[in-house]
Amino acid sequence: MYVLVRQTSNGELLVDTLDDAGLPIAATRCLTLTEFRLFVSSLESTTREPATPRWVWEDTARIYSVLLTAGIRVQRCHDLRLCHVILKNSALTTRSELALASPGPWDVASATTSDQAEPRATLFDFEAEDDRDPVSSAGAAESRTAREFRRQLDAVASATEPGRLRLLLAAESAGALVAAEMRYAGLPWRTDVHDLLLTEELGARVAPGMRPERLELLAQRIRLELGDATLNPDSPQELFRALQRAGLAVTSTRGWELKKLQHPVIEPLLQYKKLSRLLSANGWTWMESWVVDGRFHPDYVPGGVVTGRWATRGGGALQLPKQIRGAVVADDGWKLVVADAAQLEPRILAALAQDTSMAKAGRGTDLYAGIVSSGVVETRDHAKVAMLGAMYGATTGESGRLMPRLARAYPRAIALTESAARAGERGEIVTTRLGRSSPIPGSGWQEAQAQAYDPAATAIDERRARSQARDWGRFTRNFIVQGSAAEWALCWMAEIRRELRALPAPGSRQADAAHGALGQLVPGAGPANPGTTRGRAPFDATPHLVFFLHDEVIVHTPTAQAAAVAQIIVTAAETAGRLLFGDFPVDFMLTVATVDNYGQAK
DNA sequence: CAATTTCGCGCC
DNA sequence: AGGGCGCGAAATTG
Repeated sequence: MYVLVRQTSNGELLVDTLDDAGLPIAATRCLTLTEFRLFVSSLESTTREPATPRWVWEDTARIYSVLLTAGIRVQRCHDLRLCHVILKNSALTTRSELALASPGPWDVASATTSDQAEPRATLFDFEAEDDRDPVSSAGAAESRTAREFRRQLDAVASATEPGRLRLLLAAESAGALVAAEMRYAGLPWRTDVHDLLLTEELGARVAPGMRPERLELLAQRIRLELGDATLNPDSPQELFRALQRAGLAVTSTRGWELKKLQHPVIEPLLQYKKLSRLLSANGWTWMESWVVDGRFHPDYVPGGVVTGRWATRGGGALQLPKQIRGAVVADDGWKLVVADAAQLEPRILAALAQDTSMAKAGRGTDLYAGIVSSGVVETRDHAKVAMLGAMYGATTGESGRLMPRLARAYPRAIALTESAARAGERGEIVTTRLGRSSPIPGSGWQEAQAQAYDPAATAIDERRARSQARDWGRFTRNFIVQGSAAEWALCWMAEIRRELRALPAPGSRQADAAHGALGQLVPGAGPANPGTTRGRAPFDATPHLVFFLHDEVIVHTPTAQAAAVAQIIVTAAETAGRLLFGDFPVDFMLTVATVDNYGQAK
C-alpha cells in the first residue's frame, strides 16, 4: 500500500491512499499533524512488513523534518524528487515516458535547504486546488504529485531490470529517512573535550582573527627563516614570493610540494599549515556555530553527488579531521559502535566484474593482504596503490608500473574498469550495479571532441580533445565503482536502521517504559551530555544511527545493547552484499569498534 | 563594496 | 601525480 502525503501552505497534510498501481482508492483527506500522527501509528503498529505502507512524498528532507519534530517516525518511504533524478537518467529506463518527457518542474535543481522544521512552499507552491492535473487519465482529482508517482511506477515496471531499480529507489529513499533522522538526533559532541584538544594543539583560545600562541610562534619562526619580518604565512602569494626569494624553486605553496624540500623553514611551515587548517576549519568558531546542546547536526544531502554518494551542507561533516574525533563522546551509560567497511571499493569492483580471483583474495582477510599472499605484488602498500590506480585511472608513477601485474592476476576486474573508461572517452554513459547512470558530458566537452575531427583542427585542438576525453574516462571508470559502493552503503544503512528499530529493549518492560516516558515527557531527562538541555525524542532513548561517512557508520547505543548493535551491523553488511550481488562469493568485511569516543576507533 | 573564483587541504 | 566532495581565507572580478 502507498500513502501519498503532501504539505499545504498552512501546515496541514493532504493524504491519499493509493493502490499498487498508484491510483487513489479513497478520497483525499486533510489532516492536522496531530491527526496524522495517530494515522501513522495506526498503520505502522498494526501491520508488519511487507504490509507496512510506503509513504510517498515529494521531498523527505523537507517533510520528514517536520514529522520528526512532531514525534512521528515512519518505516519506509518513496522520495519522488530523489527517485525522479535516478529514473530520468538511468540507462535502464531510457524509453519510459518519464525519461522522454521534456524537462519539467521535477527536473529543477533542488533548492531544498531543509532549513529547520518550517513547512516551506513546496515544489509547485500549491494550495490544495492548484495541484491538480486536468489531463490526468485518473480523473480530474489526481494531483500532479500522484501523477508523477504513477509515472515513476511505470518507468520502473517497463525498465530493463525492474528489480534492480526497485531496490535502488527503496535504498535511496531509506537513505533520505536516515539522513533526516541523523540530522535530527545529531552526533554527540563534547565542546569541553573539543576545547581541550584545540588548546593542546594551538594554545589557549583567543579572540577570532587572532593567532593562538603556538600558531603565532610558528609564524615568527617562518618569518625569521625567510628573512621577511612582515610575512603573512596565510597568504599563498606572499608565501610563494618569500620562498622564491629564499632560493626554493617551488611552483606552488602546497604542502606535498614543500615536503620534498630541504630548508629550515619547511618544518615550521608545514606545522603552521596543519594547525592553521585546524583552527580555521574546526576551531572554536566552528564549535560555536555547529554544536548545539551537545550535538553536531550536519545537514546531509542524499544524492548530493552524481555518483550517488551523499554530500553535506554546513559544518563539513564529511571531513571531520582525525585530530578532533575525540570530541565525539558517547553519553554516560552509552557507547558508540563505529563500523567501517574494509576495502569496500575493491570488493565492489570484484563483485561487479564477477572476478572470483579478486573476490577470493579478500575472503576472510584484508583484501590488500590477500593480493600480496597471492603473490601478485610484494607489499600491502603496493597492492593498495595498484588497486587505487586501477579504480581512479592512474597511468604513471608507481601505480602505473604495478598495473600490468594486477591486470594479469585479475583480468576481469581490470577489463571492467578499462571498458568503463573507454565508454566515457567515447562520450557514452555508464551504469552502476543497481541502475544509476552517469551524466552525459557537457556541450563544451562534445564540441571539443567534434572539433578535433574537423580537418582544420590544429594539433592543440586534438591534444586538448584527447586530454578531455581521458579526463571523462577517468570519471566514468570511477563512477561505476564509487556509485555501486554508494548503493551498497545505502542498503547497509537501510538494513541497520530496520534492525535497530526491531531490537528488543533489554531488561524489564517497566524499566523500558519508564525510560521512554521520561525521555518523552521530561525535558533533559535521561542520559545526557553536559550542557544538554534539549528534550529527547522518544526514539532517541534507543540505539540509533548518528553518523555516516561513505563506508562508515556510527551508532549511539545504551551500553547494554552495544553487542547486539555490533551484530546487527555485521549482519547488515552481509545482507547488503546479497542484495546487490546475489550469491556471488564476495565478503564485505567490517572493522567494528565499540568505544566511548570516536577518537578511539582505529 | 559585494559577489565570485582560486587555492589549499580535510575526508572517503 | 588518478576519482568524488565542502569549506575558509585569499585573491580576483564586477
